[in-house]
This record gives sequence, C-alpha cells and structure tokens, in this order.
Amino acid sequence: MRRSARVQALETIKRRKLSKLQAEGSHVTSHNTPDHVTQHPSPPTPADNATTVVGQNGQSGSSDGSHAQSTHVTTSGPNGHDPTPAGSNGHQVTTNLSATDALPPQQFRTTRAQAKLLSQQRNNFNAVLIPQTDLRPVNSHMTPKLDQFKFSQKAKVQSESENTVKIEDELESYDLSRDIKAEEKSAYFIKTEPVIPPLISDIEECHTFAAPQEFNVQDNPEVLSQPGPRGWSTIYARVKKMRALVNAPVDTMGCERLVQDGVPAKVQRFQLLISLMLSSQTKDEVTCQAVLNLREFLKSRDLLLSVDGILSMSVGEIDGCISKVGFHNRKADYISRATALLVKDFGGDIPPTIAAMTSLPGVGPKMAHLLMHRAWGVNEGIGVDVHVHRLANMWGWVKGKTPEESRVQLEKWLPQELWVDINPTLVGFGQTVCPSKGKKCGVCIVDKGLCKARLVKGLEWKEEKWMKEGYRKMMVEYEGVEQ
DNA sequence: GCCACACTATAGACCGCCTT
DNA sequence: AAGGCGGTCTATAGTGTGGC
Repeated sequence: MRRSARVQALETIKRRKLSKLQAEGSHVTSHNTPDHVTQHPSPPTPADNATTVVGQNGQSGSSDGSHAQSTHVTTSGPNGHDPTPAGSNGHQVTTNLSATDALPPQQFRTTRAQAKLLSQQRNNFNAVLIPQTDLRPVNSHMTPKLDQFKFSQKAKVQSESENTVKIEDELESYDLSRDIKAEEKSAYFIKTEPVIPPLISDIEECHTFAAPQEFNVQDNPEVLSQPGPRGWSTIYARVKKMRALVNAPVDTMGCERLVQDGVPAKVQRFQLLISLMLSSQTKDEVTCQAVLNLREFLKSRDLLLSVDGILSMSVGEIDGCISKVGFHNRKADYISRATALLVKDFGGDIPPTIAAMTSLPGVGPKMAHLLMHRAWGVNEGIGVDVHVHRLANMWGWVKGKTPEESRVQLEKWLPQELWVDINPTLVGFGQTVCPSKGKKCGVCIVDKGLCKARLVKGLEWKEEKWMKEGYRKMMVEYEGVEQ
C-alpha cells in the first residue's frame, strides 16, 4: 500500500474508533486525530447514516476512508461555524461542544431513501443533471488565523463541517421530481439554473478577467472546414454542443474567475498567475478557496493579493493559506521565489513572453500560454493541459507522449481561431463527460467511429448496462443530433 | 444486494540519477 | 553537457473484494 493510502486508512480507522467511543459515551481526547480537538461524549450519532448520502462531488454511498470530507467528524456548531476560540495555541484546541452540537440540524439530513434515489440518479449520469459543482464542497467565510501554526488543520475541520451542511442543504432544496421528469424525457443534458457555486457568491467582485470571447461554431463554419485529422471538426462541434449544455467546474471556478475586479490590471495579472500556479494538480474549487484564503489573510494587513502582499508573507504563511492545494509546500516556495523574481527582473509585473514566464519557478508552458491568452490577450500557442493532451490523443488528433508534444502537433493544423477556445472547451468536457476514469460514453454524442474511448476494453459492459437501463437515448433524442 | 474497506490511477512540474 | 526516465508530492474518483 502506498503511504498516502495507508495514512488514509489509518485515519479512517481512528475516526471510526473515535466515533464508536463517542457513541458509547466515553470521554475521548483525540490528540492524534488530525484536528487535534478534544471531543466530548455524545449520544449515538447517526453520522453513518448521514455520511452514506452524498460526499464530495455529490457522490453517494461511500464512507470510504479516502473520502474524509463526507464524514461528520466535526467540531462545528449546527451551522458549520467554527467554534474554536480564535486565540488558542493551535496545538491542542479544546471545545466544549457536545457531539450533538456537532451534527447538522435534522432538517439537513437526507433520508436513506433519498440517498438511494440520488445514488441511482448519479449512476444514471446525473452528474450532468446535477452538475458536480452544485454538490461540491464549498466553504466560505474561512477566517485565517495564521498566527496559529495549525491553521491548516483547523481549516480542514472547519471546511468539513461546513461542507457537510452545505451539501446536504443543497440536497434538501433540490427538486427531485424535476429530475425524474427530466429522465422520463430522456433529456440528459439539461442545463439547470446557472451554476453559481456559493463560493463564488462570497466573492462577488470576482469576474471573468480578460476572458477570451467564446468561439461560436455556428458563426464560424469556415474555421471548422479547415483540414485536419479525420472527423476533427465533427468532434469539435459536438463537444461544443455538449459543453453548451453542461456546466463544468472550469466554467465557474477557472483561474480567470478568481481575479478581483476594481484593482489595477497589473495586480489582476499577478492574481491570475498565482491562481494558475495553485491550480496544477488541484481541483478548481480547492484552488478557489486557496486564493480566497490568501486574499483574506492579506486583507487583514490591508494588502491586496499582489506582489507587495505576497512579499509581506513568509513561505510558511503562504503555505498555511494554500494548505489544501496539491504540492502546497513546493508551491508556497515557488510563489515566494517567483514573486521576488518578478520584482527583480520584470518590474513587479508578469512578463509578456512565454520564455520569460517559463523562467519563473513553478511555471511551465501550459501556464505560460494560458497567461498569454488571459493576461495579455496574445494568442501565441495552445494551453495544453492534461485534459487537452489526453482527449486529443484519444481522438487521434495528435500522437504526443507529453502535453508539450501534443501542443506542437496541435498547433500544426488546428486553426488559430481555436487555440484559445480549445482549452476551456476540452477541459470542461474532460471534467464532466469524459474524465480519464468513468467516461460517460453513454451520454456522449461524439460519433462511435471517431472516438477510441468506445473501443477501450472494459467499457463494453458499461455500454451494455446503460443500454439495458435505457439511459442511452440521448444520441437519437437530442435535438439536432443524428448518429 | 449492500456496505465497508482496500487499492489503484491520475494529475503538473520538478528533481536527481543514469545513459548517451 | 544534454536528454531520458522514473520518482516525488497530495487529494480524490473509481473499482475490486470480502463480509454480512
């Protein structure tokens, strides 16, 4: 077992033991639990019932130890607010909350029947009907107390509790009948209400900064008529069609949406750089929270998330704010060093060339090209991330071993008008309909003959299952699409 | 069949070792 | 010296397995 899996398993066991002891009325001090919180005796908790409902990403049915965020081990009050005294030493925080307090109010809990229904719906690809972003954990109002070294761990506890309430709140308010009705119509790609995650609503000043104008297939038939690999334009047009109907995390929490309005363009560019640096190997919502943490922290110093702001922070403080993103230790160091380099070599602004950008630590070609698009409005190349790389290879558009190889090959034939558009289009598609694992071929409208995914061993049985369950009608029923 | 648990794959950039 | 390759970091989704 790999170390992380082992740690996860151990933590799960610890949590369960703790929960059991609580249920038995024992007085437990969990010095070794991740939250370092003393937990008090409690009546038997229905936590397990609750946790079988929906975890992160709205996924149902799992109390997998690896899905720690779906667990009601929490020190939070009923509304998910952190009850931890702000001035504590951070190494061991004692609360007087009972476990009853720790549970969300009854009305937020979802019944097993509802959970089952939701589980079934998800299996029927309601990841589309219920955009994942609707159910993803989102936490707000996290007040960093970075004087405490253990901030990140406390933050984790806080976010778990808030997530739980919010997710279930979402579920409670979700109109199940609407979905059943939708299923009867076999309209699987239903764009629900505009998906504005609560996270975004907490940062109202966020907007799309220097966002490239969306490429419209209908208005640009000549672009798609250009030569390229077999069927490329058909695939692109259909993916665009699906993307118009599916909300993906990148649409609402992409890096360019994490830039503050009303601040100098130079600061906006810097914020975009930081967002991009944080985003690698990190889900959009986690990146978003990390950016918010940085901004909240700097706000307490009357500073913006800017070069000056970052320079005022130690690496440890940066790390504390971004502790939930992947490779946070290294990224904290990169951010600190890159910011210093910006001041030293580039006048405190991000450089306007790919070469200069990639000279910054933690910035590779993908980020550089995206920065050129978003920050400078310059279209010099394609921002090829793993989704673009994976999908382009899957469709036979390129044969690249690395994203960089794929980028070079793509740029040889892909019309330049699409160089900016292809990233958000394929990333969103890769996040929702065609992830590397769990491809939803049953609802994809790309031609069978054009997509290798349908030939991948192991997918056949799924296709069969979907057919049996009657969930693969969209291809013929979706308006305007013929297979 | 359901559930809990274990395990694996994946992601972007960098680093260090090895080979050429 | 340059390039290739595999390991590393962390979090999470998906899948497999075994017990009830």
